[in-house]
Amino acid sequence: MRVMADRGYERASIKQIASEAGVASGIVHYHFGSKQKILVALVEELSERIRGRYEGASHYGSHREKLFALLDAHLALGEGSDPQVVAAWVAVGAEAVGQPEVREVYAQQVARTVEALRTHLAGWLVSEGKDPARSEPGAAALMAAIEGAYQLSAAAPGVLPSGYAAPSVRLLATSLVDSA
Amino acid sequence: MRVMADRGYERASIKQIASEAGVASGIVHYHFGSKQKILVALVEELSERIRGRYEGASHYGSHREKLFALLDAHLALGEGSDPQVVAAWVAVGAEAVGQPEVREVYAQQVARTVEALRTHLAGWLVSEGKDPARSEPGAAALMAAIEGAYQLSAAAPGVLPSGYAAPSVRLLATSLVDSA
Amino acid sequence: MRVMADRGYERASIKQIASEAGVASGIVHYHFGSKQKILVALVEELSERIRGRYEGASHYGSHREKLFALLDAHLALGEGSDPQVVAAWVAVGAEAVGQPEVREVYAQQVARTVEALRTHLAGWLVSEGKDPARSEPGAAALMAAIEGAYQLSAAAPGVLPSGYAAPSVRLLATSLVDSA
Amino acid sequence: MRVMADRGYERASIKQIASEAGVASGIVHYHFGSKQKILVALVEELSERIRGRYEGASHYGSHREKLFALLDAHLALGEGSDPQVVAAWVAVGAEAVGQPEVREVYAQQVARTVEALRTHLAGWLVSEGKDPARSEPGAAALMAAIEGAYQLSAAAPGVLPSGYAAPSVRLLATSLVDSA
DNA sequence: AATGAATGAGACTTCATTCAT
DNA sequence: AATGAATGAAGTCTCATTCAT
Repeated sequence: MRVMADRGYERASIKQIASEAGVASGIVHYHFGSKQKILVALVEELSERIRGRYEGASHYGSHREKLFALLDAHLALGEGSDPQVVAAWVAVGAEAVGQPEVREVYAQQVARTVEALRTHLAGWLVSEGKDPARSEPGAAALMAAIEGAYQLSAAAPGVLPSGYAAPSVRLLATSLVDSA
Repeated sequence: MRVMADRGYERASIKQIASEAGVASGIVHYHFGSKQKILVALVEELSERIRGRYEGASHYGSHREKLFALLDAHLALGEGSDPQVVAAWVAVGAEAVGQPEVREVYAQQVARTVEALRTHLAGWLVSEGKDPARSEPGAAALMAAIEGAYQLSAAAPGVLPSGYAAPSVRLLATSLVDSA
Repeated sequence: MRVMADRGYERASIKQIASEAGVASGIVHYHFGSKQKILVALVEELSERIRGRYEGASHYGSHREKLFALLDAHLALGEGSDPQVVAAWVAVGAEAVGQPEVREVYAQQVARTVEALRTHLAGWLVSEGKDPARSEPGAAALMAAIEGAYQLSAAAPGVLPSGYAAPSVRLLATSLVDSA
Repeated sequence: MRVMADRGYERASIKQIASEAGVASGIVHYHFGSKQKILVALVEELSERIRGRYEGASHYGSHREKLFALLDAHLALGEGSDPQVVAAWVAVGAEAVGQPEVREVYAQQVARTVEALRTHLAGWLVSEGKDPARSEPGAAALMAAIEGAYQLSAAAPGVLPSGYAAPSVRLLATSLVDSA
C-alpha cells in the first residue's frame, strides 16, 4: 500500500515493495503470484479498512447518524484517517479502468457502499416523513462525490481546501433530505 | 487520446500511439519531445474540448441555466459525449497523482471549473434571494461529484445505471439551492 | 522421470518434481543434492530399465535371437514399453550435449549397448559362415538408428508410422547379415 | 546458431546471442519477437543449409548416387560440413519434443527428407530389378540412423569413431538393396 | 527425514529515447 | 519532416538452492 500510494501501480516495482517490506523480491511472487494479485489483495485490504472504520462507529443511532458515519468513514481527515489509504484507493481506481480482475473487486466495494448510502438516505427521508424516491439518484451522487473527493485530494491538492470534503458532502446529504 | 483512453498512460506505448496515428515512432518524439509531454498536451486538448462543449451551449441564459449547461458539458451522455474523453480524463487524473508537470495542468483545469461552478451557483442563489455562502462548499462538492462520476463510469461501469450522472448531479445542485 | 519426460530438463522445476512425488521441494535437494544429480540418477534409472527389459528376455537363444531381443528391448512398442521412458531418454540425450557429467553416464550406456550390438551381430555373421568385419560399422549404424527412432518418435510423431521402428531396424540387421 | 549449438536452447540467453552478433539485446526482440521465434527461424535456416548442400551435389546421376549424395549432405564430415550445424540441429530436435511450434517445422524437414530417401531408395531398387516394397521401412530406418548419428556425435562423442557415420549409413543402404 | 519460506541471480521482454539516413 | 533500426535500462517473473524449524 505504501509503495502504490506513493508511486501508483505501474511505477511501483516489485523490488520497491519487497524492500519496503524488508524482504527479497522473490518472496513477493512466492506469496502473491503476480503483481496484479498484489493489487487485488490491496483492494480487499482497503475495502476492509474502510468497512472497519465505518463499523467501528455506526452500530447505533438514527439513519441520519449512520449516513454521516459512513461519509466520515470515507472522508474525514480527522482521527484514524490516512492519506496513503486515499492515494492507494485512487491508484486502485485508475487500474480498475483497464484490468478486469481489479475492476471486479473495485466495483464490488463501490456497489456495497452505494447500497449502504441508499439505505441510510432512504431511512432518513422516511423518518422525516418524506418520499424516499430520490434516495437512488442521491446515493449515486454521494458515491460519486466521495470518489471524486478522493481523486481531487490526491491529484489536485490545494485546489479544494483540505478538510472540505467531509463537510461539503454532508451538506449535499442534508440538502437532499431538506429539499425533498 | 484513443490509446491512452484504452490502455492508460503507462501501458500506452509510443509505438501504439504512432501506429494509431499512421506514422512511425520516431516522429512522435520529434514533435513532442517526450512521452510525458504527450500527456500534458492531452490534458490541454481535453480541457479544450470540455470548455468547447460548455461554451458552445452557455453564452446566454440565467445562472441556473449556465450551471446546468456546465454540468451537462461534463456529464451528459447525450450528443457530443465521448466515452473515450472520459476514460482519457481518468487516465490523466491518475497520472496527476504522481507527476507534478501533469498535476499542474490538471489542477488548473479543475480550478477553472470549480470557479465557474461557484460563480453560477452563487449567482443562482442570489437570484433566488438566498445567501450565497454555501456556493463555496457546494461548488467543491459538485466538482467532486463530476470527477467521481467520470471515475465510476470508467472503473465501475454498471454499478450506477448509465445516464444517471447528469440528472443525479443536477439534483444535487437543485437541492443545494432549494434548501438554502 | 515423468516431469522431465513431459517438460524437458530445464523446464522441469524441482517444485514440480517434488509435487509429482507428493513431497515438499526441500526434501528433493536433501536427497539429491542438486538438480543435475537428479538428471544423472535418471540416466542410471533409465539404463537400468532398458537393461532390465533386455535381460528379462535374452538369456538363451542364438546370436540372432539375442540381437533381436536387444533391439526389441529398446524399440518395441509392445508390452512393457513406455513412451515416457522414450521422452525421458531424449531429454537426457539433449542435456548430454552440454553437461559433461551427464554426457559421461549417457555415453557409458551407449557404449555398453554398442558393444552388445557388435557382439551379437558378429556372432550372427560368424554363425552364418560370414566375415564379421562389418559388425563394427553395422553396430554403429544400428545404435544410431535406435537413438534416432527415439528422437523421431518424441519430436516428430506421425512422420514415421508408429510401430515402424522395431521392424525397420530388424530389417536393417537382417540386411546387414544377408548381404555380407 | 553458434550460441544454441554451444549451449542448447534453454541455456542460450538472448544477451549471449546479441553479444555474439555484436548488437544490443533489445534489437534481437525487435527483429524476432520472441526467443521461440529465433528457434523457429533457426530450424528454417538449418533446413535450408542441408537442402543447399544436397542440391549443390545431386542434380544428376543415378538414384543410387542421389541417395548417397543425400546421405552425405547430412552426414559427411568432409568438406562443407559443420559440427555446429549438427549440434544446433540436435538442440532443435530436443526442443521439438516440447514446443509444438518448433515441432511443426522440425517435422516438416524430417518428412521432406524421408520422402527423398524413399524416392531414391525405391528408384535404386527398381533399377536393380528388385521389389521396391522395402523402400518405406528402409527410408524410415535410414532417417532414424541419420538423426541418431547427429545425436550420438553431439552427445556421446568418442563412442563411435568420428567419420563413421557416413560410411556406416551407406553400408545400411547398400545392404538394404543388395539383400532385397 | 521433512517442510516451505526466503534468497538472489538471471531470464525474457518491453519500451522511451536516440540517431543515421 | 519522417523513418525505423538500434540501444540499454528496467520491469516482472522463475527457480535452484539454502536454512530455520
